[in-house]
Amino acid sequence: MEIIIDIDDPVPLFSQLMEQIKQAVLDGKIKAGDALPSIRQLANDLDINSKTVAKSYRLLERDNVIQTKGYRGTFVHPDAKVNSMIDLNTTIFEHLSKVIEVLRDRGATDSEIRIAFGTVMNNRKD
Amino acid sequence: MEIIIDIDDPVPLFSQLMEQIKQAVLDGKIKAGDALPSIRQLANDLDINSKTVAKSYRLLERDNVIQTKGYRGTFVHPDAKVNSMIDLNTTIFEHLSKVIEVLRDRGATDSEIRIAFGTVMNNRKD
DNA sequence: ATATGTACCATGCATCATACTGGTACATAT
DNA sequence: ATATGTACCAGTATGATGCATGGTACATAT
Repeated sequence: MEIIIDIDDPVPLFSQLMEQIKQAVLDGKIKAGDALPSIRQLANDLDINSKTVAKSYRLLERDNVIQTKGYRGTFVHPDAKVNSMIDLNTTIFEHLSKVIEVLRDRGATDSEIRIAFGTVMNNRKD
Repeated sequence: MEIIIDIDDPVPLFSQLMEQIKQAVLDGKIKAGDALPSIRQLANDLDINSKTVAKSYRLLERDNVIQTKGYRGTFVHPDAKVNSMIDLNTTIFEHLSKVIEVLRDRGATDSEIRIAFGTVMNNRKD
C-alpha cells in the first residue's frame, strides 16, 4: 500500500489519508481482514504527526472502512469495499447545497450565510 | 431621526445602522414615503465611510425597508413597517440549524461539515 | 455647479477556526 | 520491554473572512 502525502496540497492531510486508504480498498490493494500499519508506524513513515493519522483512522472506523481491535492493531473492515463507496461527504455536500441555494434565492448574502453558519457551528448545546 | 454609532461596539457599524433605521420605522419615527438622508450626508454626520452607509442602505433595500430612487434620494418603503419585523438572518439561522442537526445525527464531523460548506460556498455556478 | 445612487479599483486590520504539531499518560497484551 | 489504540493537556501557523477604509468615476437630474 503506497500512501503519498502532499503537504502543499490544500486538502487536509487527514483527508488525503482517508481518501487513499478508501481507494486502496476499492482497488483491492487491501482486503477485508488485512492488517493496517499501526498509527505510530504510519505516522513515522509519512513523517506526519500520529494524531493526524489517528484522526483519519477514527473517521474511517466511523465509516466502517476499518476496524480497530485495541492492542492488536487495526484491520480492514469486513464490509470495507461496500462502505468505501459510500461517501458521507457527498451527502453532506448535497444537503448543504440545497439549503444554501434556497437562502441565496431569498437574497441572503454569502457573508450573511457564512456568519450564520459559524454561529450555528459554535453553539452546540450538547 | 437620531442615529448613534458606537465604534467600540462589537456589532458591525453597518448592522448598527440597519437596526436603528428598522427600529425608527417600527417606532413610527419615520414613515412610509419619508425621505432618508443621502448616503454621503449620513456618512458625514456619523463620521463613517460612505461605503459603510451604502452597504446598510443596500441591504435595507433588499429587505424592502427602504427604496432608492436614483438621483432623487432614498425613501422609506411603503411596506417598511411590516418588513422591518422580518429578520432574514433569523431565517438563515433556522435553515442552517436544521440541516446541520441532521448531518450531525448522521455522524458527520464538524470538520467535515465545515469543509463541505466551504466547498459549496466557493463553487457558485451562476 | 451640485447632488443623487452606484460601480469599480484597492488596502489594512482584526478576528476566528482549522489543521497540525508536541508531550505525556493509561490499560491492554505480547 | 515493546507495542497497540486512546485520551488529555497544550501551542502554533496558516488561511479565510469580514469590516471598514480610501479614491475615482459614471449617468442621472436639479
